[in-house]
Amino acid sequence: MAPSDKKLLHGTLDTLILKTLSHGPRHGYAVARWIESKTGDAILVEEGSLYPALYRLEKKGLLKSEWGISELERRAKFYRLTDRGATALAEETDAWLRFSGAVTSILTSRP
Amino acid sequence: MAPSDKKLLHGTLDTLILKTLSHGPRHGYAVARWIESKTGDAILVEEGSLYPALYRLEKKGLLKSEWGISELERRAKFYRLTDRGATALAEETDAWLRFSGAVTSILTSRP
DNA sequence: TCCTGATGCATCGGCTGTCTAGGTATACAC
DNA sequence: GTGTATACCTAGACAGCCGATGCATCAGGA
Repeated sequence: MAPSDKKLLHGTLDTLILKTLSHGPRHGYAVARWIESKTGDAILVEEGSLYPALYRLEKKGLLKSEWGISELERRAKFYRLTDRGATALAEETDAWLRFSGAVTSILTSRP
Repeated sequence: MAPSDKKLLHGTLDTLILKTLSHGPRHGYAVARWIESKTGDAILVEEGSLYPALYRLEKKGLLKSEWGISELERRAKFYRLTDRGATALAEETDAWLRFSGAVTSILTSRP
């Protein structure tokens, strides 16, 4: 495998987080692990990307947070989707499908 | 349509340019118009993104440029893919398909 | 006992890519 | 002459991501 086999997020992290939380509230660390496991590590979620994204989304009113206790009895901040977050998720999913479809269609086209 | 219907490139511009040039040499302006027309304007290529990208790719040795005359008899800089550019295109296309597939699979999954 | 690794939060600096906005110049139609 | 399309380029700003680092707790192994 090439040494530059980066797992870039390309601006999709916010949408992926919203989608993850649409399955129910989770704490930040669990969100990252869930995304990675669901993609078979095709996507890596660095903590330096994750926490700013969560903060960003909460600031926009798409998430709400609450301190609680994780499954492993540790202090953790749980996030849940707001109504506005659900709306944003639908819109962004739609935009992603159109965009990625367009890119894939070009990249896989034969001369 | 939402007013914030941005056509973001999400880091795919370099790959799209390489792909465009794999069909044969073109000048910059034509590359942008080709991408836009192929996607039915789902993707917009701003000139402030285009020219820095072309410069970037040439600096990396993935493109070679040469001044010439466009179909409309105007001075234009023509770009062609180098061998390294073709290799990079193959790698980046592969990376894109894996990445976008992973994202799409998450976003379209049902709880 | 000490050390490592996993869990869980957070921030900082720097880089890269994109956009906005401007500029230059030529050709052609009106 | 004036506008429109073609064709190039750059500067400035900003957002998102990454790497590094820091804090704290707990389990398990050497």
